[in-house]
Amino acid sequence: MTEPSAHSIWLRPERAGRGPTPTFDRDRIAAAGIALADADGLPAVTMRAVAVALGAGPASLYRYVATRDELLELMIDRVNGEISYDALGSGHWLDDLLALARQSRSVYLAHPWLLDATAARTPVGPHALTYLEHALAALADVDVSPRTKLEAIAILNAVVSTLTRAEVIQRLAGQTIPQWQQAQAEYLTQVAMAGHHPHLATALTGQPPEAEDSSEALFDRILTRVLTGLLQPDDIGATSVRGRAKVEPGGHSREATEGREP
Amino acid sequence: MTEPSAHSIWLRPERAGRGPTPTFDRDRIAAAGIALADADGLPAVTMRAVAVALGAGPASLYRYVATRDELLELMIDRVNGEISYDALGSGHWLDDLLALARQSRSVYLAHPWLLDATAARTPVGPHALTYLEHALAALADVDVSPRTKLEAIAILNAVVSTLTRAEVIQRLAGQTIPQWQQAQAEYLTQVAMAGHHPHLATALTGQPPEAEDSSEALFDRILTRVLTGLLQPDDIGATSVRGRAKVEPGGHSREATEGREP
DNA sequence: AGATACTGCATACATCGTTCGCAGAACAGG
DNA sequence: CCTGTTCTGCGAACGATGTATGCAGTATCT
Repeated sequence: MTEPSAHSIWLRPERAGRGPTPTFDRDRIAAAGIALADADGLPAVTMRAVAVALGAGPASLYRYVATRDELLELMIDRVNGEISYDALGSGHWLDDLLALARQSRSVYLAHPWLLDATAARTPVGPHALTYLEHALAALADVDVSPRTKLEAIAILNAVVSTLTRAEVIQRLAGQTIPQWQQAQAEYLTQVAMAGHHPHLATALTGQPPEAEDSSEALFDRILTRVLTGLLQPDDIGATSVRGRAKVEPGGHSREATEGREP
Repeated sequence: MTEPSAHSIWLRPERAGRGPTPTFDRDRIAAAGIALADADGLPAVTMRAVAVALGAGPASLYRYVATRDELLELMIDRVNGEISYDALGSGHWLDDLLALARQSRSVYLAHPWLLDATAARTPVGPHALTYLEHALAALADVDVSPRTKLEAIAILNAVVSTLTRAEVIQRLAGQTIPQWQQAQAEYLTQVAMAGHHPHLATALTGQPPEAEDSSEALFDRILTRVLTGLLQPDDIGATSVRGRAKVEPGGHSREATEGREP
């Protein structure tokens, strides 16, 4: 039999104490990759670059990591370790989840490449599981199925990354002037003004730099709405479309025709 | 002056009718790429592979596309063209947005690589703008700021892709047995049972294959909750979070957990 | 007709992830 | 202490990929 699923790096012991003492360890390698990514983005994290950053030969990393993807997983999990759980335990699940989300946002802002790294994969490293554990703990007293809780957390993470991505892009637009974005703006207005997209046009010609809330306030407001909408008791929501509409007991029709004037 | 932002393929005319008649066009190239991606996933879409699929030389594609990323944009926009807007115009914004979301889900399910392709980038092709236009049209009568509408649509898309990704993964788990997933499951239970993650353990040992709703019902239910939560009038939800920088355990139950009845 | 500006394409290059094989270091057992 | 085993670092190389370049030919414009 082969080793039971060495397909995940988290199941493989970091050291099998037989041979010579390794020069590095997973954490140092992850740190080196993170430094490169912080400085020059994800594409700068190549096997050779990380190797020379560590003062090692180009192929030495493969003693610690089976593939580049595993290196990225190491990096992801290490920055997930920057999350603090001190502000939790308020007794209010929403406050706790918001605190978690803010921590997550902080990590994204500190390491923007994390947005791209986690876009395709779902992190499952130890720190990610710790995060998940705390999120579930926050929801311990909420009366929905575990399944619903996991869904809510997954969606929460998706919304956090979406909001933070928008924030990062907007921040980039502030200092540097990426030409592709200039092009996109030009193209967008051009299409919108062509006449076939009236709603888009009005949406874009709205008040752009108006007195907006701070990013944090916006972040909290949206997440609050999403979470309160998501985590209603399990039997609500399937029958009532309008969140604040009174739920008629016995009304099992899924018609979304409530609260509308004929 | 250089050409005004030829950085986006959508700003560049497909043909500048000067030279010989091109053998292909963007749509055929996109179709070839889509066929490859449908069959063998995104990594199978290499410049050479698409070229030989078209019966062309390895470097010929660069007459139509400046980079591989642009080829992906072409593919993304072409599958976005599969969206139908027939079921819209119900007069109920929620129904219309749900119809849009279901269409989006269908496209994701038909072309799972789209999940990876759109994970990092935000599609801005013509069909994506048409989609956005219809989404904004559905929200025309909702009394929130344009900004809020755009946010809601962005989050809607993020949630749709998150849910659909889960669906695709679950579908793959059904037929084939990807070993990395076997490994993940093993690892997850192993960590959960180690004792340090009690909530995770209970969440995982829940009733997995219980009588669940159909995927479509689940999809609709979650999206309904998210959307109704998001698109409350703009003055609600902004004040609820800000009021208390200080969290006290055992304090007032939040208005989110209780119903909205006066 | 000539100039122009495009087309297809073969070739080439740089870079990347990854594999292979070997010399040497640490540990286990006697 | 010695010997075998098992690991380590790593130089070198392989295959694949995205992309640039130059050339021969063709369609359009003046």
